[in-house]
Amino acid sequence: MNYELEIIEDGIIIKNVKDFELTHIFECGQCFRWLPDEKGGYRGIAHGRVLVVSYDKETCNLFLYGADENDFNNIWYDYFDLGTDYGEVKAFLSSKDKYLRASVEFGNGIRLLKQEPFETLISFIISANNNIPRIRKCIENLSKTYGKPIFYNDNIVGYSFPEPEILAKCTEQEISDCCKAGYRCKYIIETSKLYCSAPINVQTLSKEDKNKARKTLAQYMGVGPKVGDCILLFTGARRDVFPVDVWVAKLMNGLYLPDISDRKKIESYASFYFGENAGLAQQYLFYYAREHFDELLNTI
DNA sequence: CCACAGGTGTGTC
DNA sequence: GACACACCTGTG
Repeated sequence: MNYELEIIEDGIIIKNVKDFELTHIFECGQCFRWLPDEKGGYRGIAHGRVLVVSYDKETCNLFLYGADENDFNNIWYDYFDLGTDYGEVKAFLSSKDKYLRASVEFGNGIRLLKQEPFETLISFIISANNNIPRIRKCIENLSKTYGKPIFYNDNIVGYSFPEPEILAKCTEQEISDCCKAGYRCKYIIETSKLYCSAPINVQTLSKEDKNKARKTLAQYMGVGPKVGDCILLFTGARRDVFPVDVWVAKLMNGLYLPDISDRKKIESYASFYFGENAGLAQQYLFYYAREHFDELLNTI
């Protein structure tokens, strides 16, 4: 897709961006380093940069503060998945059933971010059996201690996510002291070590057999079926996966599979039923369920 | 004090 | 393979 750009003093405007809503994108659970700022936008860190994003619903203008045209072309276009026609995907999913229709309507501005592999890997290892505020804290702590400072006008405005080589050299105690990720600290180090010799190749994961891709990711300590599918989905490697956590299992029980609690069976049913867009279906359903579980179950 | 949070590793059968 | 069971840590 081609977008008209306008360069402004402190950033760039992308014109006519459809199917885009900040809260839907940043609160649907796919990312941990984006927070609302004072002016109604969102501020986040990715690719070693601090970016402030705002969006005008009336004009469909997307504002990226702290980005230039090069960054847009090389980074943010892909990061915000601006090449995908969400109108098309949403029409397909809405036609499936009333639950998807309601969920797509509720989270109509969701976009799947294509996030950096190593950060996504470590972040979702931390997410296991954990709660969101603490996950965010762990990631921030890790970045503050082992990431690089990001400067704006000689002031430090944030810290990049650490490089695998740095984390691989840390002791468990060092990670534990700053990150407070508990027993997951060991996983962080082991996974970082392996990542240095065997990094994630998104291209490869996207092309090979789904189960082979899962097997590759499961080699990293702390990565099981759910975290593995999150990595496939949130790095943009593939969208035909359906990460099943407690919430998704609950909602699938309530809506589609009343008698099945086995997560593997839920996943295989969903990826069959939703096909190549199973991952997006999961996001719409998950977001609706997280915000209004009972309403989703009572959808007429 | 105890349950719980976006599961996973490990040890059994 | 299918199953319990423990597990850091902050919060209610």
